[in-house]
Amino acid sequence: VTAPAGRRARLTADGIASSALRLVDEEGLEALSMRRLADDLGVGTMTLYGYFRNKDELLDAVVDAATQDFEPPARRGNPRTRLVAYARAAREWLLRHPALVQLRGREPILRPAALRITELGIEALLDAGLEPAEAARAFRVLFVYTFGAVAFSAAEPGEDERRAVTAAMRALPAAEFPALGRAAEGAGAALGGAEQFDYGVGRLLDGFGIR
Amino acid sequence: VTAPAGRRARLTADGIASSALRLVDEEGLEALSMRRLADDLGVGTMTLYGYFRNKDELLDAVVDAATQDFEPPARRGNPRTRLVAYARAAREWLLRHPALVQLRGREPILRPAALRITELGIEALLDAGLEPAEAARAFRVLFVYTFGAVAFSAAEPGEDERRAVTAAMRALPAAEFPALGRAAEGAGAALGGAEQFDYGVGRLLDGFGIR
DNA sequence: ACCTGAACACCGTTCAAGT
DNA sequence: ACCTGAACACCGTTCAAGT
Repeated sequence: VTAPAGRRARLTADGIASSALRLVDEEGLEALSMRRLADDLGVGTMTLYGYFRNKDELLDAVVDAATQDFEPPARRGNPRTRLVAYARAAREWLLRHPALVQLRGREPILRPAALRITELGIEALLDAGLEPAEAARAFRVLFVYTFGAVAFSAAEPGEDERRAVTAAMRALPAAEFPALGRAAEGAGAALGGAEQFDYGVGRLLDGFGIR
Repeated sequence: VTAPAGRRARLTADGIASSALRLVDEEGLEALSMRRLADDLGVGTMTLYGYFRNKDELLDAVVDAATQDFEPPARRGNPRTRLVAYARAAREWLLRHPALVQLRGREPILRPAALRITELGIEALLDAGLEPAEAARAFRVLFVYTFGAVAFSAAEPGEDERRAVTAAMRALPAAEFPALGRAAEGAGAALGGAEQFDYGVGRLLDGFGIR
């Protein structure tokens, strides 16, 4: 990854990709257009097409650039501790690059940097004593849960937001929504955040029989 | 929901929304533009703005229309059986309307039709003996897992695709990827589909202590 | 009241042309 | 070799105007 230091530095595919990643991290995936990115780089729009066949190919390179940024947890402690650390590291990585969860969905997981992340997870599951076939299944469940948590939950909901959800559920007609009424108190806490994520990881590891 | 029967039927917000839902189900979310939808309805683009303030408001109505289509499972059997049926029903509902998982993410769950679906899930978790606070947490985990599975897994991967993944992982250098090599066989099966989804639901229910 | 064309500020990408 | 403006076929939305 070369730094695009000077304003008129020679362009490279990697440099363009990391500029695109920065744009996407700061302003969201929808802010990234070929025209906007070229403008930011001080270059004509069509120049980018000398480095990437089209926008999809640029997005692949953005995914690759973001994947470099995964921080593998220490390979210390018992397997359960390692798996919890691994899941947290994956969540934090995705929170740093939320566009990743929007760009995955079609993409498979077969790019080299991603495979190294997968290797770490499966390794920990095998060390925990799972049979290889079950380790594969368990890994995929953890993967889906982690991506889902980032895509469909608030990263760290504020107190106000939690209280608003609890209040809204308490205000529901009790005849029609008895269960929601009883769970209103807990719904605020369950909204999102690291604690709720850890709860899910814990229940999954329990379910896998990993103590 | 009124049927937009004749080609020149009087427009209604509901009718427009269900036309938009049909378009999105058949051709994907990216096929839905105000211009294309208006064309399909045989009407000027700007006519739509008489029914919806903007595209976001139309998308809200599309979500509402799709939400009507959830098929609640029978309230029969023991709580575990009911929860499995509930999770499967939710997955199948999302598979019928994949745009829902793309449109969720920002939206909260506080619309009336969605609340009725949530009520059913929390009810089953309370019936299974969970404390209200844990039922709220468990529900959110199931929600995240189900949405994640539809968003980040193939609905029903073909034999070819499964075999290709197994082959790709077996071909990896064993020195660098020992765990992936051992799990290659299982990775094909874990790719996606109903069975893999059920495996995850089962482990979660085990983790919740629901037998 | 209900509908709409023109216009504006955007897209991704092809093509032919510049240095 | 490397870069690019013009053009084409699209967007969402504002505005002023039609019936």
